[in-house]
Amino acid sequence: MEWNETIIGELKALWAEGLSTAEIGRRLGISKNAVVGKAHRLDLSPRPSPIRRTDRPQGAQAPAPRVTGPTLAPLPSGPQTIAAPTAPAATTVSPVAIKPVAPRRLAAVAPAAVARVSACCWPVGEPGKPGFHFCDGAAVAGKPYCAEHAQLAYVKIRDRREDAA
DNA sequence: CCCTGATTCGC
DNA sequence: GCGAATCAGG
Repeated sequence: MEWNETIIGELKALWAEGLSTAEIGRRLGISKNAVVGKAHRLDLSPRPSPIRRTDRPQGAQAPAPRVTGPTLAPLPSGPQTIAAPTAPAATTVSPVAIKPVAPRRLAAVAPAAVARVSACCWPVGEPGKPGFHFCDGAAVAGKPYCAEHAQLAYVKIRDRREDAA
C-alpha cells in the first residue's frame, strides 16, 4: 500500500467525515484494518469505539492504570455528526457526502488548509487534476463548508431526489 | 452473523 | 511502516 500524501489526505478526509473504517476501506480499496492501522499510526481521532478493551490475552501486560481524568472531550458539532454514511431521517437534511461524488477534503492541497477547520472544504474541480482546489472560504460554524457551499451540501431530501435521480 | 473500532505482531 | 489476525462490544 502506497501511503502517499494524497491518499493519506483522502483517508483523513473520509475519517473526518465520520465514515466507518470499513467504509473508508471500501472507498479507498483497502481493508478496514489498513484504515484503522494507518489512522492509528497517524494519530487520527480516537473515534468512539464500540468496544472497551478489558483484558489483553496476548501481551497480558496490565498497562499503567490510567487515572481516569475527565479527559472526555465532547467534539463540537463537527462534520461527523451529520455525515452519516447510512440513510438519515427523511425529514431532516442530508449531506451530499453520501453521494458517489462526495465533497471531501484532500490533504494534497496544503496542511494548513486541512488543519483549519474553519475553512470551507468544498472541492472545486476534479481531485487529482490540475486546477483542483478547495473553496477555502469562511466555513459556517459547525460545518465544513462556507455558507454558499453549505447550501449545496446540505439539501433537503425531497429537494435532492429530483436532482439526484 | 452482521456490524463496529483497537491492538498486536510478523513481516 | 504496514496490515491481517485477532480481540471485543453492539
